[in-house]
Amino acid sequence: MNIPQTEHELIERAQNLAGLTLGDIAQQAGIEVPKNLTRNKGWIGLLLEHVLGASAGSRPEPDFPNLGIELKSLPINEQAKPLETTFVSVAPLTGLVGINWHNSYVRKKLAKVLWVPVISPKDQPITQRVVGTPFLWSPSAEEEALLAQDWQELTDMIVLGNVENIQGKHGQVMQLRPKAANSQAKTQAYDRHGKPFMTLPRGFYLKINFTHMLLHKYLRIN
DNA sequence: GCGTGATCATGA
DNA sequence: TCATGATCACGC
Repeated sequence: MNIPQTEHELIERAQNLAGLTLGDIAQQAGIEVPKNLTRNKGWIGLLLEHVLGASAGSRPEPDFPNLGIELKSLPINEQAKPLETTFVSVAPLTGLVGINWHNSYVRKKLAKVLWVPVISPKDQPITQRVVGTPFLWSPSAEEEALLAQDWQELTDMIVLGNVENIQGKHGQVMQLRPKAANSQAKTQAYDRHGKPFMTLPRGFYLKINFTHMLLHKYLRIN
């Protein structure tokens, strides 16, 4: 699919997916649907990227660079509750001098997001899952304050050399969790004495309560 | 290993 | 039951 030239074109394209099953969409795109996502965890996101015309690749930039828009698929149940946390970005564990919320990568990444809910009951075949109503979101002042607060708490811990003490329970709406091939993966960080050491790579994730709140706000449901 | 796309699966 | 910690695939 070609790249959408305007925000309107992208939204329109996304809205045209609403109500379609992933089977329909994949068939139109000539893409084979996996039986399950165990070995294809990012498949739905990649399918949506493809049909919406996101520029492919794993470069650290928005999915639609010309529009400054990030695409996120969001698995939900029939009551429109998110079923999973939402990965935002890898967390820098070094080079944090001079970084604050305002110039942070998380803020940039979440500045403008096209959310595409996918009704994804675990017991339902991938082909029969249905795309919900997509919506374009930018953080409100209140939402940004929540994100900023969590980002600051987590980043403070990293800077102070406490990254290994961070657990998923930290943060009200955003958390820091492993983001790696497996638990043996290593990346550099600093300990409490400022000495480098190797630790598990982490990523920022939006908690379910946050994305649930966004769904309520934009879809006026429940 | 890093960054993209995430969901799996088990312990509490 | 469900959130946390673990894991899967791919390009480079």
